[in-house]
Amino acid sequence: MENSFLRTYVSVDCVVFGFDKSQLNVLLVQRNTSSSASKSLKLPGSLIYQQEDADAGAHRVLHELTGIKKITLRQFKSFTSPERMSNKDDRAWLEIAYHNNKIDRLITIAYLSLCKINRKLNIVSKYKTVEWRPVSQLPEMPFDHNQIVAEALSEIQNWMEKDPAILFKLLPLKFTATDLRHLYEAIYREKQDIRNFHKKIARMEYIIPLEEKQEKVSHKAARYYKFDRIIYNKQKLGI
Amino acid sequence: MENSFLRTYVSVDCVVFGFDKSQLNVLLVQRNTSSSASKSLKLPGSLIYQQEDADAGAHRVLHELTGIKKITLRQFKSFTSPERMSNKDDRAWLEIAYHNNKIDRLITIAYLSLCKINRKLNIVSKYKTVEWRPVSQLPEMPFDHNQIVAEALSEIQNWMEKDPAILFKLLPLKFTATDLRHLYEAIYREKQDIRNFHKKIARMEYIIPLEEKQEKVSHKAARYYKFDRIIYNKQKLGI
DNA sequence: CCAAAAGTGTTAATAGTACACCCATGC
DNA sequence: GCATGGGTGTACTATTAACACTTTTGG
Repeated sequence: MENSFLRTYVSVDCVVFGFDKSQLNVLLVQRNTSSSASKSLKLPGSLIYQQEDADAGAHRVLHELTGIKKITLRQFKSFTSPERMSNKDDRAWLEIAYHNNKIDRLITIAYLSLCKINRKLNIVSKYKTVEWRPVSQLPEMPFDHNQIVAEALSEIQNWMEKDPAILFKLLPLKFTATDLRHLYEAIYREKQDIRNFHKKIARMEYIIPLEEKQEKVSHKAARYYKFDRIIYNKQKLGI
Repeated sequence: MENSFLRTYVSVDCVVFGFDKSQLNVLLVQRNTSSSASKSLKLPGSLIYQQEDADAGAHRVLHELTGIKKITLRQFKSFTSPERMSNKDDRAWLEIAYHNNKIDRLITIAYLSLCKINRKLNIVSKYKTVEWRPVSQLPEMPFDHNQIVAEALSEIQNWMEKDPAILFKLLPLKFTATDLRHLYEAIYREKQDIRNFHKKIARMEYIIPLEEKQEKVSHKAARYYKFDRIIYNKQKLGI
């Protein structure tokens, strides 16, 4: 083997989005560092096992965190720069975390996933905490995790165009038109006209208006809607 | 290091499309096998070097093949299944090609690229030949290269929606409306209405009709068009 | 004159965009 | 009764889709 060829470790890192009122949030974990220090929050991830592929690794990481077995996820990019582990603290943490003498190089395959934000999460033993952070107020994270989140934010738009149903992974079973609109606005980062948005919802036959309305709000009560996957799948096949 | 974590090699493989009359073609290389044997054609690729990232590796591979230094490319997916090197011949070839005793696992990062099909190509020393094959008549290839091409074919549609200018990387400097339409049809795998397509071209201000026409054709001579990148870039920024 | 491919226009349906006022509720 | 957010309609524009005949050229 020529020395100039790369021999390395491969990890998966997961950008899990949640949605709360009007903002996208990312699920971060606190790594166990001896140093009380900075950059203790990071994306959940793991080296991948010998016998699994990257998809399986990402499923494993997310299953541990959320308890969901068949969570929706999407591989979106590999991050391979030799510079991504240039930080000394990051390298030191890696060696401890993985009981390894030395890792020459680490590339990661980044995944995007979605989770209802008030879902109860497991605190996986290897992390101190698991917490949601709004995308507008992310801490400085180790490796290139900030860049990974930034690219995930643009990737989620592509995903939505391919499969609008993913929106409803971020909303409760019953949601108002305003909830849905705020989610659109968060993903596309631009205001939507309220009236036009109602028309758009009306055109989507898989968004079913319910009789149920908000209660105990100090203004006109908003109607609830639900997502109907059966109608959605029929339409998708129909095209 | 726990044994269950993956330690592996990382390669890049490039799906280079070319366009000829009415079909997409893929650039394949012939690997040097001692066995005269089957599956000698494969995607051009390489393990990546220690000091380069995957993008740089893909650029290197494509520069060697095409001579183009700043070739347009797009990372589109990683292929990581442990099964992808399950074939014994493939493993044997790897060990020879890379003077390596044993490769436990090999993942690859797949790239998409585009090249005018009549461009003169280098025969890189490590390959016997370099040749274009229509996507409809691909040979059985080693590893998961057939699957990689299949996914590249669907990815090129996404790319085009993001950046229609890539079409013109596949056409000569001067092309007819019919050339362009056939390219669309090859990428989207569906016929385009001729009249509607002319209207579409007319709306795109960066496709400039020329005075020049076909010569010596035994039917009405078609007008040539050219792509104007300056207008294209202006429009793209303008939105 | 004929074969072969180029080129051209209209209509209808749909989707997008811009825009301002009244409605229901709790306090 | 007032503050708060919910909900509605119209007119204009752009885009898409369906569809058939005439033109030019070489042989």
